[in-house]
Parts: sequence; structure tokens; C-alpha cells
Amino acid sequence: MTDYKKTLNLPSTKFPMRGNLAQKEPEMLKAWEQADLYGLLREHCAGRPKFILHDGPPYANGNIHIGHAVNKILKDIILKGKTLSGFDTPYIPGWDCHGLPIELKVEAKVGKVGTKVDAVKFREICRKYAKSQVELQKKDFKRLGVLGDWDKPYLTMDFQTEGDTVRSLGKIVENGYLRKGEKPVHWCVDCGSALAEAEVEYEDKTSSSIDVRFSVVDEDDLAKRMGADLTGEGAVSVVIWTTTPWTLPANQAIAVHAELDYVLVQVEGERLVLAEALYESVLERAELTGKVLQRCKGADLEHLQCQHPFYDRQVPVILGEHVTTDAGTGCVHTAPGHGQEDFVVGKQYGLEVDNPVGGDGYFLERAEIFAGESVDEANPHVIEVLKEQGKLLCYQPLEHSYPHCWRHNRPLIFRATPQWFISMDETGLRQQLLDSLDGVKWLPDWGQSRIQSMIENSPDWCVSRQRTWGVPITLFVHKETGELHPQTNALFEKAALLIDKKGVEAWFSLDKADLLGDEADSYDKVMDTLDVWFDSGVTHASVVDRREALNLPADLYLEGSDQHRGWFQSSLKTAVAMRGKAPYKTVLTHGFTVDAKGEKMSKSKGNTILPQSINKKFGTDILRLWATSCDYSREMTISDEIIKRIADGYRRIRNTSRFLLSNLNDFDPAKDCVPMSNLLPLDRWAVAQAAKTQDIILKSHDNYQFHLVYQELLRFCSIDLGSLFLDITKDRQYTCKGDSLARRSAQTATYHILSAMIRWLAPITSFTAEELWKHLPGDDKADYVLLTAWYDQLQPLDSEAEITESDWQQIFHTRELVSKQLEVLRIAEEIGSSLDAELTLYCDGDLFTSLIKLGNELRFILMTSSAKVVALTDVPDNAITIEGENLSIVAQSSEHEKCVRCWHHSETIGNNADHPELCDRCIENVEGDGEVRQYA
RNA sequence: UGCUCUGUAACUCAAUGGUAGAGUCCGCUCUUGAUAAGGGCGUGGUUGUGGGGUCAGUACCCACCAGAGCAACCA
Repeated sequence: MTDYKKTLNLPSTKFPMRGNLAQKEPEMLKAWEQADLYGLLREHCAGRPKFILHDGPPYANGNIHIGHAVNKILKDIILKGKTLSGFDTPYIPGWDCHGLPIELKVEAKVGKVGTKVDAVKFREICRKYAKSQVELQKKDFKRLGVLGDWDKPYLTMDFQTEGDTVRSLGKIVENGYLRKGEKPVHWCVDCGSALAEAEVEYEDKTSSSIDVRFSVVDEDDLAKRMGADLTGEGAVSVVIWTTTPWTLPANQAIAVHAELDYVLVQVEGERLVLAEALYESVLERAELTGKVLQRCKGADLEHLQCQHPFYDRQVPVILGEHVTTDAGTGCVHTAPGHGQEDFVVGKQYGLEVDNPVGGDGYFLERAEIFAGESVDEANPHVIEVLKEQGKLLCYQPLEHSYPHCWRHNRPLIFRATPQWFISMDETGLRQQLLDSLDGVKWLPDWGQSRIQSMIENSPDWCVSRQRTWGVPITLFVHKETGELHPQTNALFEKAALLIDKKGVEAWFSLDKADLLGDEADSYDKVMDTLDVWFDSGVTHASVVDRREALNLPADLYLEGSDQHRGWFQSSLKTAVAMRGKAPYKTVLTHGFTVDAKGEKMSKSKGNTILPQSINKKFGTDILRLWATSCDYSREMTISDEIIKRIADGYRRIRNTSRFLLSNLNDFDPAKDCVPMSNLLPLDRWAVAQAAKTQDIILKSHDNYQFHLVYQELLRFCSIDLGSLFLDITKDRQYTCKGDSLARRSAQTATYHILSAMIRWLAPITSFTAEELWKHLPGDDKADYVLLTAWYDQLQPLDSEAEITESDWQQIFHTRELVSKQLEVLRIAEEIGSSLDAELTLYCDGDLFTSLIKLGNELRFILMTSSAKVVALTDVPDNAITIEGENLSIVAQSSEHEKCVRCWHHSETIGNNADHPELCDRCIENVEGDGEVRQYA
């Protein structure tokens, strides 16, 4: 037997079947970095319209997790897509560098400020620590294949950025939005500082719960409110319940609910006012019996005066919505200096915000009997005093959930302190914010109603923190009047200039006389720092507006949906307060990653999957492909199984591309490309399918719906290519003369398809795409796919095509029906390969017209050795009629010899004495001018 | 506790007010000229549960369940 194999054009490529990504990606990264791919892109894109995605800065602490990876990968996909769409897409990654978590890390290493280190040294170490974390995360981000200006990222602790943060505050002050106020905050006496909400943990604690009598001053007044003279006998008291006896010195009122019923109850020798719903439980725990004498609504009790249990003052009864009958007495002890709700309701009634407790947790002089005592010491003392005064009705220990400092694990106190606020209503900021929402596109659209309701309900933003590592609030406040310095605006700029040069330290170590001269003695220099949300919130000014590469407003902000509360809001508030306009045109959000059961990932559950481990085991392109495959508007599920499936999908894409490449091994697009109009109809169809696919892909990019890109890409590889085009054209690719139109046509289509496909992949599996690009034939290629644009040589099928789209649909539908029929023969062991079969198809109408168009080349589409089309009227008895279809089939195994070269069965085998094993077609291809193909 | 979002085949995603559709997985099978690949056929879903309006719903409304996010409460 002659070996005809070498006369075939078998596929061949150096592009490896297996990606070996884990090893190859880092090498490619290195090469990109050396070539400065990001810089090349900027040069290449110079002058194009810009698309600005402003990076939300991750907090510079700890290793990156899967959520970070998702966020950065999505950003990268978007920007690479926009690059291919013809935009200039600078990307400046950023980090949030100030704030408590870093302070805590540093504290753990060097101790608290004022113990072993001073504040100056402490900030130095914080800065250093933050820098180290930035480098750590940067390494991992780069490993994800994310392109950006990694050499010049923005850090909120860059001196200039710190300076601009101060300038931003200055602008907000200038526009009149900053006000000084007081606010009860979670306060840790060990920290000596207020804590942010995130720094608070709830744990069980045993407290002293007490019921306390507040004597009613004027019984006649109460009688009026009850609507009748008081009956019964003994002193009359309103009873409150509290679990924090130490807050009683600050008591300013008793709150009741307007709608609730209150009763006057007669017990042994005295009368008590209690909520009707609770009086029985109160009597029970006080081991008393009693009966109701009279009743009224809470509203009737408003302004009733009661005697403070141990100070010489009277406190009013007030109304509050927060009063419930869940526990207590229905009469709520109100100390505006020690409770959030007390503070709010106290404000309505103009109550004094008294806070007799110092920052160290010890009572101040004015607390009189308790002066100098710690909060913990005061608790039993207060109870003792109440007992002495006969005001203690009941005492019980109570275990309940109570806020603790996450660091010191110590119960917190609520403590009113002077703070700086960005006011929501005084100058109409809230309304301006609401007005600004419509000018922004929110994706998904419910993002708008979410942020709207948050803004509607948002209290004034407390921007001050009593912290060490942060941007200072560079204000001078008059010692006597509490007023800001009249030159505040100019002073802001002076402070900012100093900070530009030396960082925040310039303010903290500033001698105020340097700025204020002789006035220095009259002013206090504020030493508070800004809430870190402010730092990141104003990056629209300190980064977007500052960097030459970027433009304001940004086209896009993209973060997790939790940032409606966070960065989206802090950015909006500061931008509107500074400029009256939103800093972004579009806000896109993604969901969180969850495990196979749909549950949140957490270290304690042990269900986390680290990006680093996926990179190591599978490669970043797999992680990127996973991020692509998810509908990120909801939760994104990740599990070992899912990653494995994604890896399967990757292999499909990789092998399909590889096969395309391998069929182009002798193809030079400059010389061998067949003009679109000369392509064989099947090849033309394949190009048209690619055009359709590209439409879907581009539209999905426009809508940021990458999971549809993924689905379409896989569908295209599996069906259009794997099942149809590639399977069918193998015969032509392999057996026709290498240089024939028949083969060059197929190769041209292959080349167009691959050229387009590499670009589809470029934003997603960036490493694989560049690897493919290197193997793509052609001499005048750009150095990187990303330096090109979406492939523009694909064309849809026009309606005048010889074989139209609907013809193809009928043809391929018939192919499916035939396949089913061949499967019957296969099971009967009459055939193995479909080429062992011969077919006669009986049909009429449109189907007949479509099939007949292919002449005797239909067999190539159906991949049988013969396929005849005959009018349905001639259908013989032995034909199988396909139910529900206009088709009858006679399928049988061929009686002819099988050509050893093309594997088709043919009666012509043996006709040529030189090549007794070949069919006439192969002889023509081996020795002659090459066969001519018209359609397929 | 409240608000918002999500819930379609084993997995990832589609679709439509009118008998649910892909790819992957899985089973069987062909192929040794994509071979640590490729093709064919097939199994598989009362579209979270329960109600409601509709000639008709997975798609609209209500309740519930589960998960997620945000918020509140904790005197």
C-alpha cells in the first residue's frame, strides 16, 4: 500500500494543545512589562476619545481575595473591550491607605501612640506599613493580567493626594456644608477614641438592669392628664428601666410613646406610672402586687415634670417613636449625651447634651457624687445611691448582647463628643444629591432607588475621627467663640501647600504661629482626622481631576454592590458639595462571591477559594474566564466544580483556536486570501456566522454582560465551528491541492474567523489571546492584539447570495435528520464512519430547492460518500419517512471500495493502474490540476 | 426586625403572556488525518414553595421559604 498521507495537507501547528498557563503566564507578564505594554497602548491610543474608569481604591491591608480579583478583572475586561472599540482607556489603579485597620496593625507591632512611640513616629510606621501592603496587593493584581499604570498608581497617602484631600475639604467648607456639632459615638475608653461602626462587635455581657423611680413633681398636673383626680395613696413615680446605671447622671428626660396606654398602678404604699402592656411584668420582677387605678395615653404625659433621682433638677416626660413595649417599663431613661436615639429625640426637645464622662472613662467634676470614678465603678455606686434615696424599685443582673471594641474586646460606652459634620439639609445638600441621581446611569437600574433611599435617610455625615493615621481636618477654631478663623479658605490652601510637600505630618507638627502669627494664641488647631471614606470619596478631585490622563466626570465607577452605601455615596456627596455634580456618568455594580451552596465565603466557614491558588493550579485565564462566565449582577458562585467546568470550556476554546491555526500553517494572508466574493458558499456562510457572533459579542460588551460573551463564544466554537464548518471542511482542507481555490477559500474563512476570535478573547483570556496572536500567520501584524481593533473583515450574508441563510438552515436541519438516521445504521453495525454510508433524500418544496442547490457536493456537507436528492413523488417503499418532516431517507452502507486517501467510498477506485487504491478525485488532486469545488 | 436583590436541567447561562433552549457534565457510540483532541445520538426541568387575577404564566400580583447585600435595634 502506498503511503498517501504525505500528499495530504494535514493540520500542523506549534501552538500547544495544553495551555500550561500557570507557568507561562508569569513569563508573558514579564515580557509585557519589559516591553511596557501599558505605555505602548497609551501611545497607540493617543488622540482617541477617552473612556475613563476610575478605580475604587481597595484598602491597603492584607492579601487580595476573590472579591478583589473579580473587581479588577471586570474592570480590565471592560477597558480592554473599550480599547478594541477605539477608545483611549487609561487606568490608574489606586489604594486607600489611611485609617484604623492599619493603625491597629501598627499598634500590634509597636504599641499604642503615646506609650512606646509618639504620633509622629507612629504615622511614619503606618505609612511604611501601608506601602508594604500596596506592594503586596499590586503584585497579585498584576498577576491577574490587569493592565494599568502600576508604576504610578494613586495612593490616598501620596503627599499631593493628601494635600488635595485637604483642598477638597476646604472647598466643602467654603461652600458652607461643614458644621460643628456633637454626637454620641461608640467610645472605647481603652482606645481613648470613638469607633466606627465597623469597629464595633456585639457580644454577650452581663449588666445591672434596674428599675428606677422618678417622682412626679406635681400630682395635680398628673391628675389633669389622667382626666380625673388621682385615687389611691402614696408617692407617685414614673418608673424607668436601664441596663447602664452609670448613664443616670446624664439623664435629661423620660421618653414615652404617644400612642401607648399608660397606667397608674397602686402598689404597697405608693403609686407607679407604667406602660399598661408592661406593668404586670414590672410588678412581677419587683415582687409586688398592685392594681390599676387610672390610665391615659402617652401623649397626655408630655411635659410632665419628674424629679431626677439624685440630682437637684427636674426632667420632663417627652415623646419618642423609639419607645417600645419589648422590655422595660415603657418609660425610657433619656440621656442625650449617651445614646444615639436619646440624642436625636433630645434635639427635638432642646434638651441639654450633657456628657459628664471624660475620654478616659472617668466622671468629670460636675458629676459631683461620682466625680473621679470610672464608669465601671460608678455602676454599683449609682445603684447604692438610688437605694439610699429610695429610688431603686428593682435590681436584676441581665445577660444581653452589647457593643464591644473589636480590638480591646471591652464594653463600649456611648459618649457625646464634638464632631465635624457635612450637613445634609442646612444648605440643601440632600436635595442637590437627589437631583444629581437622574443624570447618572445606574446598572443594574435598581441601584438608583437603592442609593436614593440611602440619601433620603442619610443623617449628617460625621467626617471627623479622633485618630492618628489620617488626613487632618485643617481648621483653626477660636478658643472663646468656637468660630472658624475668618481666613479659613486661605488657610486651607496654605495647609494644603505644606501637605503637598511633606504629607499630613506637616499639619500635625505645624506650629500654628507659622500660619496665624500673632493670632495663634486665640485659636485651637484641630487635630482630628478625616473619616477615611472622605479620602477615597474625594478621589474624583484628588485623582481624576488632578491626573492629566483622566477626565472628570469619569465614564464609569465599578464596584461591589455594598459600595452604594460606601464609595459611590461618599464620592457623590463630596462631588456635589464641591461642584454640584456627580463625579460619574455610569455606576455599575457586581455581586459578591458565594460558595456552591450560595453561601458567603468566610475564613471561619473554610469555604474560601483564593485567587492565588487558582492562578497556581489553573492559571489566571481560567479565573478570568470564570469571572466572564458569571452573571455578576447577582451573586457569583465559585466552587471546585465550577472552576473545573470553566477549565473544560477553556480547553474547548483553546483547541478550537489551535485547530484553526493548524489549518493555516501554509497560509500567508497577504498572498493567499481569497476575496470575500469568491469564497465558496459554505466558507462564506462560516464568515457570516462569525459576523453574527461578533455582533452579539460587541453588544454584550456595550451592556457589560460578559456572561453572554462567554455563552456565545462557546456556542460558536461548539456548533458553528466544531459541529459544522470545521468538521465539514476537513475533507477539503486535507485532500484538495494545497494551493487550490477550494482549499484557499476554506483557509481564508478560517483566517477571518480566527482573526476575529483572537480579539473576542483578548479582553477575557488575555494571555491565551496574545499567545494565539503570536502564532497567527501574517507579516505586518501589530505586536499585540490589544494594539488592534475588533476585526472588521467579517461580513453577513447578503440576501442575493447563491445559497441563502434560509437555505443553509434547511441544509443543516437536514444534516441533523440524516445524522439520526445514520446512527441507526451505526447501531446495526452497518457503518462506522458516516463516509461508509450512501444516501438518497426524497423531498419537495423549499427543502428540495435548497438541497438541490448544492448539486453533488451535498455529500460533503452530510459527510457521506454519496447523497442524491430526488423528488418526493419518487419515494420508494424502503425509504424511512421522518415524522413531522418533509423528508424521506434511504441510507445504506456503500458497496464501493474505500479510497485510502480521502476515505470516501467510490466506484472509481481501481480505474487508474498507477494508483489502484485511489478514487478519481484523489488522482486529480495528487497528479492533476486539482478538483474544483463550487459550494462546499 | 426592616428595605433591596436573587432563586430556570447535575453546572453556567438563554428565552417568551401561548406546548421551556444552548453549552458543559453524564450515558451510549463513531473516529487513530484536531487524538491528554474531534464528531454523532441520547438521558435530564410540574422554571424555589403556595395562592391570585388571565382563555393562557416560568414571565404579572400576593404570601411564604432559602441565599445575598444594606440598614436598624440592643434604654
